[in-house]
Amino acid sequence: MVHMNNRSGTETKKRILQVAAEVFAEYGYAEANMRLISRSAGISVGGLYLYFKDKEDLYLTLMNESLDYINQKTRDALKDTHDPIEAITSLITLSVNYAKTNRERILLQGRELGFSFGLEVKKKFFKERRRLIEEIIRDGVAKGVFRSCDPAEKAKIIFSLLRGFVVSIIIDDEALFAAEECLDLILNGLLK
Amino acid sequence: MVHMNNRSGTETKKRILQVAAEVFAEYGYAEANMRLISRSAGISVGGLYLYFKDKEDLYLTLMNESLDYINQKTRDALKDTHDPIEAITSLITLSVNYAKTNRERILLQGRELGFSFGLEVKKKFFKERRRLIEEIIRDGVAKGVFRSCDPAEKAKIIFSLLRGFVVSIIIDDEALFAAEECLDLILNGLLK
DNA sequence: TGTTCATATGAACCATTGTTCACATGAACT
DNA sequence: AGTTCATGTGAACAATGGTTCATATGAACA
Repeated sequence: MVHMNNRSGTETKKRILQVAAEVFAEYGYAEANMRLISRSAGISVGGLYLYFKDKEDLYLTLMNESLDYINQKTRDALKDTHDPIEAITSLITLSVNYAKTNRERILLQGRELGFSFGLEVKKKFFKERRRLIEEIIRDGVAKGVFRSCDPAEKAKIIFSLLRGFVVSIIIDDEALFAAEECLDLILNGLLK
Repeated sequence: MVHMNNRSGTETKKRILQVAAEVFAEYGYAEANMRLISRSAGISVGGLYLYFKDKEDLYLTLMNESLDYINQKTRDALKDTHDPIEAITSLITLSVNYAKTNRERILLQGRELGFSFGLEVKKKFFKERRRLIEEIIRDGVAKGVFRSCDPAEKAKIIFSLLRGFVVSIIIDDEALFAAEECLDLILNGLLK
């Protein structure tokens, strides 16, 4: 069942990416092996290397794809939002919902934490998300909606909260919380 | 048997554990190999297997040791604290400081997230920590210090916050926050 | 029809690694 | 002295896995 033209090539590449995402998500990078990926994609091992330089290349392609996707979604969600409360609500809700409904993508980038390669790309992504939160808080303070505070520091905390949520998706469902409860805590605090 | 080299034996075991903690922390479980551990401990590969059944046994011994240690520290810190604000302050401060000053131990248990073995032990540990936070909040609500809320849900959120902090220790120093700022957010929220 | 080349194959290569085992050592005890 | 046994050695085994390469196929085109 082999077609030998360009069309077939890109189709195959897509199939490989799709299957690889599943395998990496289930086994993690180290445990995933090229034979399994090739078999699942209905291609030979050697065939993989026609489309990707090596295992690392395959993984990084997937990860960049994921990060781009969520960046785009976030931009869309916050596009016309100028109210700080609404903005922070959108961001938290979007993040929580994305993580819940895209477990595979989350596993892909979060399964192994201490990766050497790919870490820089991820870090840049994280930094951008912190900056986004910081802007919202800074705006809220400027508009007199939020208390006066250090936006950068508070942004790190809210970012950590979402980071923790993502980890819970990976290893510990029981610790997952609802977006509304989270917003209530962030906005109002525990005190009476 | 009270035979001679008993002394030497326990010393060696201690040395192996110490070195293994470093190696696992640096390379993660999958990437760490028994030859490196043995070499660093100044013992032969075969020697390792006199003290530990296998690689997994060695790793689990270390992890249990770590979890026991932090459990003990937490109990000590909260022993005579009956004021909810003081309690939550102690817990957050302790968690943040422990993570900062025991990076190696954090790496040990957090480097690879999706482990099959060891996951149950960790989950039990996490559950206990959530329960601890929940109790503090419940107490705070009962005493009229905290607003009326769902303590279990709010506990998950604070737990996630600390979980995120731990991840930042592992991969992303820039996202680390100060305990006081964190407490300020948890207690007072962002709103004016 | 014959040539070309993108696409595809999978056995083989090579390095790595957890684990075992036959064997060594030396202190304690008889 | 000799025996015992905890402690220690490292070559060898077996399994795994990333990568390469000689080889094949067939669609497109001359």
